[in-house]
Order: sequence, then structure tokens, then C-alpha cells
Amino acid sequence: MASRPRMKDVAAEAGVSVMTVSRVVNGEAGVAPRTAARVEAAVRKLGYQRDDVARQLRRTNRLSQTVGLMVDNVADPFMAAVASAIEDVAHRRGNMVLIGSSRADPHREREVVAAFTARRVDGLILTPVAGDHRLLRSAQAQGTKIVCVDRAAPGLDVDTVVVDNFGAVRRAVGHLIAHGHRRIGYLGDKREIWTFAERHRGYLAALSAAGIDADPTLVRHGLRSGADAARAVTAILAAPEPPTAVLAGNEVLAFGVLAVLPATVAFIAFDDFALAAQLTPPVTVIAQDPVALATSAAHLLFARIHGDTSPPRRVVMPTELIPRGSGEIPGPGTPFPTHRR
Amino acid sequence: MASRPRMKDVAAEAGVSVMTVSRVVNGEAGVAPRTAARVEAAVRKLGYQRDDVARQLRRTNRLSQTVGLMVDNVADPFMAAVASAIEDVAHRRGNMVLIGSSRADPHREREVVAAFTARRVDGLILTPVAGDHRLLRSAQAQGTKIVCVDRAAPGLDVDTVVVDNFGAVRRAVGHLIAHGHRRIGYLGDKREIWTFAERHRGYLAALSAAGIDADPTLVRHGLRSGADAARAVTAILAAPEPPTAVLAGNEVLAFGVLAVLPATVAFIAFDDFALAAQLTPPVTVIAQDPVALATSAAHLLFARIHGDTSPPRRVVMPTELIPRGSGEIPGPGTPFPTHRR
DNA sequence: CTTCTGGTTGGTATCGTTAACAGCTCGTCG
DNA sequence: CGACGAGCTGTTAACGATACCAACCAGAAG
Repeated sequence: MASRPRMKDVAAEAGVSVMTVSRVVNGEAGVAPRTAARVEAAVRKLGYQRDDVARQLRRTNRLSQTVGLMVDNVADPFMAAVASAIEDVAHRRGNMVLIGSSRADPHREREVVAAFTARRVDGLILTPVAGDHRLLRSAQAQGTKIVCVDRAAPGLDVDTVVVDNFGAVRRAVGHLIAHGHRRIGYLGDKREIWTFAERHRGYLAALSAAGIDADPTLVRHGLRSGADAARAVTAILAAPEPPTAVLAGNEVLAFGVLAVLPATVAFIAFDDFALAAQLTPPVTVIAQDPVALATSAAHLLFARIHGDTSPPRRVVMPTELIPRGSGEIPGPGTPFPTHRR
Repeated sequence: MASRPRMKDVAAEAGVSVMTVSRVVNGEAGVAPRTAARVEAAVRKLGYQRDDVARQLRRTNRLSQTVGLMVDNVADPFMAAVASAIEDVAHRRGNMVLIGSSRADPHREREVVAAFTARRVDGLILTPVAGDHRLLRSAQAQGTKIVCVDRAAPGLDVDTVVVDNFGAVRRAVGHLIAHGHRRIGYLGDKREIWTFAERHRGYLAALSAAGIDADPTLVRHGLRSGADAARAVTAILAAPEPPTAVLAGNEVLAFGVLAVLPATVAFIAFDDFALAAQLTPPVTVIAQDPVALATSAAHLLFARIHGDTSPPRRVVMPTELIPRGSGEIPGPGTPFPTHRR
């Protein structure tokens, strides 16, 4: 197994110094065309490839051209779309993406962030779990740029790209109330996650605005999978006073709910998904654009890496309530169907 | 903005040499407890974190504890599941994952692989696009371990974890033929991709085994999105002699097809997906297990990184044809419905 | 003929860490 | 009481590249 050639091997082969090889390899000016050609021939002959590890160590700015992306779980379609969009922007800018999953576990989140900074990434894009931001603050103080996407990190002074989760859910639950529902179930992921805290707040605000007492037995937090959501909604529906409408806090939970929910119960899901319009009834959703969210976050991050020192921004992207049918199933509060079924 | 503390800063703070700091930071034996405690206090006080870039450069084995994962497109749910499973195994083994997308573009594939090897990753997990494996062979010769997952790389001598795409599609198309279909559409991604070449071969083999002449107008290659698939199937159905059954080569294409396919046309999709059982009719699928595939690939890779030099293996994981209804819609060849509808 | 300029090229130190080895301080044993 | 080994700590030289500066060589200018 041939070992990797070094610059000095290329230099020997081409009969020049390593400095000249360095200049040619990095496309710097000031090398005679004949010399450069000889070096290039040697590079090809030996299959030389610059060692970016050594390079990063020596360079003045120490840029690694690598950013870290910590998501909750890449298998989640929303996060997958985010990851894909970020990789795309990074690729266009000649950067690579290190990926890590927190699985909503603060301990694992710390491990992942520490591993990122130990590798001296230029920046971090995070969907943070709640909690202790000491590590992030220290990374930030040492020059690592940070952007939060989809979830804010209260108490941390960083660029953040999110949607108005509170407002979107308040409107969606208001929509259900307008269709005659008074007992509405809420299914969400961990309440410590900013996004779900906001969505739950929106749910409560809509009920309160309509003068409906919130019934805590209709609410389930901490659901991490479709199976969790299916169990939760089954349990809620089996109760003496079951809800007539249900809101699922994200796409993954919606999949679980849809496997068990009777078609008579109204339903709205946060996040649009591929087959929403093909189901019976078609599923009303709160749509957001993960690609736009992620692209915006990536652009913010690269701006910071390249020296933008303006105050942290919070970008709020729009959501859209798409009525398709499931969210317009009338509730007991309206004796007659509304104008739209 | 405080700059990052070095080992020498910690050494000065603790009143010891950098070697002692190195030993403490790496948990090596042979440091007096009192000294270690002083160093640890200094580490905490300064917020020191080891620089893995410098460390990797100096260490004898040069392991970066980083592997590169090149998928076609992380936004694809199948690839997202693969990425998630690989990240999970890597995390358990104290490794990180660099991610890159080829988007089925051989040029971009080369760029991504080159960026991985320039960063001196310990290993690569690839879903390769067709073609030229010179770069991969050279990376391999220089000690980078390589494993292919979901797609084989003919001509490259590496561990490979795949399913029997040929056999699975042959059985699925045979299933459609057994239900009376003779005109069956095939929708696939680029034929240069090994997996789709195999699936298409399986399609042709099933037709041929039943003595049916393959009609090339029923076949579409190179479909990269649900929208592509929707257009393709619409066109095929508008032809004078439309198919009575359709096979979609993967999940993403299935989503597109299902948005436009009349419920009278039989349908089978490669890959199981979340709402397949909730559609009308429920969708018959060829299920495979992306998590098992990826986990197996990751284990193979880490075994290689840790010195396994046995001959390259090819692991073939099972698929399962799950009849749910859409694939059992009878065709014109059976005047009476089969025993199952 | 000397000096200067601009275009090339090379030498040396260094990035932050670890490998290898050297040296110091004890306590202990012959 | 001197030597020895165990335990601990420090010194030096890399790893593979780039930053910085010095040196060289034409040809042009004085």
C-alpha cells in the first residue's frame, strides 16, 4: 500500500522547492509557466493531493472550510430537507458539512458540539435542545460562528431563522374552533424544545381567545415518533370525553396519527408532506419551507464567517395554512356544516 | 474576542510542561493525581479544548475519527434514513460524519470525494454514481477504507451492502403479471446508477419470463423527482395503449406517481413509506430496511478502519413484497378477480 | 559598468500537538 | 550507605503545510 505523497515528494520529482509546489497547488501567481507545468506533471504522476489538515493548522486564518450541522434527527423528513439545503449552499461555497444528531438529548448535544469545535469548524448550524448554553457561548467567544435554525436558543445571542410557530398554531387551532370544535387534542415533541413550547403556547392562546378551558388530558408532550403519536392519540380518543379535532406538532407525529385516527375526527398537521392531498380526507396542514429556512440560515452563517459583525438577526419565515379537508370537518359546535367541507 | 487557549497556556497556568498537559488531556497514566488536578483546574479555568486538527497531524496513525458519507441526496427519505443510521453508529464509536451529496452527478461526486480525502477521513461510505473509479482506487491505495451502500460500484474492489434489486423487481413485476397485467410501466432514476440498472433488468427479466414483449414506450429512465415521475406517468397513460400497471423505482418517484395515477391502474413501489397503508387503495411495496443496510455498512467500514484486511465482502440484505391492494388490482389478462383484491 | 527593478525561486520558522527519550526525585534494598 | 528502579516530569524533534523574507537572475536605466 503506497503511502500518501507529500509536497516534498512532488518537489523532488519536479526538481523545485516545496514552496514552489505549494504555490502551484494553491494556484498562486508568480510561478513561471514552465515550472508550474513541471510541478503539475509531478502532482499527476504521484497522485498528490494537498493535506488540508496540515494546511489548516498552518494558515493564518485557520479556516477549515467546514461547518458543523447539528440536527435533532436526520431521518426526520423536515431535518433531512434542512440538511440537504445546507449541504447545497456549503458545497457551492467550497465547504463541507459535518453532521451530528442530538436526538433531543442535551448530553448528546454537548458531545456533538464539542466534537465539532475540537475539529475547529468555522461555524455551527444548530437545532438546539433546551438548556445550558455555556459550551456554545464559549465556542462563540473563541470565534466559532453560530446560527440556529428551526429552533431558537433563548439566552444565546445568535442569528436565528425560524417560523412564527406560536402564531401559526394559534391560527390553525382557531380554524378548528371556527369549524365548531371545542375539544381539541394537541400532540407535540418535548416541551423543552423551543419550537414545541411555542406551538403549545399557540394552542393554548387560541383556546383561551375562544373562551375554552384547556383540558390537560387532551395534551401530550414528549412524543418522539409516529408510534408514540399513534399510542397517544389512541389513548386520548378512548377517554370518556374524546376530542373532536387533533393537531399534530410535526410531520412524523402526523404519520402516526393518520394510521389510527378515525376519518370523523378533524385533523391538522404542522408541516406539509408528500401525500397529504392523496389521503381520505386530504390533510389540512401548516406548511413551512424547510429549504428556504435552511438556505437562509446557511447564508447568514457564511456571512458571519466572512466577517459580518452586525448584531444578530432573527429571521422569521412565513407559514401557510393549507385547508385540504381534514381540518374542515365540522365539530359539534356548528350544527350545520360550514361553507366548505 | 478571546482567542483559543493552547496547551502551552494551560501549562503556564498550571505551572507544568505542555507534555504533562497533553497527558492529562488525553487521560494517559503516569501523572501524579495532584498534578493532574492542577492541570484539570487550569483546563476548566481557561476553557481549553484540545485541537484535533493539530493532534491528527502529529499522531502516528493519523486517524481523524471522521468518516465521509456521500449520498445521492440527503433529502430523499431513503438516504436520510441511511445517513441517520450511519451517524448513529459513528457517534457510538466516537466518530463524526462528513456529508456530501453527489446529486447523481459524476463531476460533483469527484469533487466531494476529493474534498473528503483532502481532509484525510479514515473511511468513506458511498452511494456511487456510475463511472470512473480512478479517484476512489487511488484513495483506497493510500489507505482510505471504502464501503458502498445501496449501490454497488462494479470494477471497484470494496465492501458492498445492497439488496437484490434485480430479484425483488422481477418478483414484483411477476406479481403484476400473475394478476393479469401485460402492459406494465417502469419508472426509474438514471440507468447509469447500478441500483436502477438492476431494477430495470429485473423488470425486463420478468416480462421475458412471461413471454411478454417489452414495450420501450412504457419505460422511463432518469427521473429525479416526484414531479418528473408524475409527468412521465401522465404521458405514458395518455398514449394509445396505456399500461394497466406501473412500477415506481423508488419512494420519491412513487409520491409523484400517486398524485396523478387513477385508482384503476395497478401500482407497486420500490421502498416502503409512511402512509402506504393509509392510501386508497393501500399501496403494495417492495420493502427494504435502510437502517439495517446502513448499519451493516458502517460496521464493515469501522472493522476495516480497525485493521480488518479480509477480502471485500458483498452483503445482500432481504427485501419483502408487501401486498396491500394497489399491486393486486386485476389486469385484463384475468377475467375474474384473483383470490385477493 | 553599476544599480535597480520586477519576476521567480528558495530557506527558515512556525502552526498546536504528540513520540521518543532523557532526567529528576524518591524510597528501598543489598 | 550507595545503587537501582519506579514514578513522574520535561526537552527536543517532528507531522505537512504556509508566511515571511532573502536571494537570485534578467534586462533596463543611469
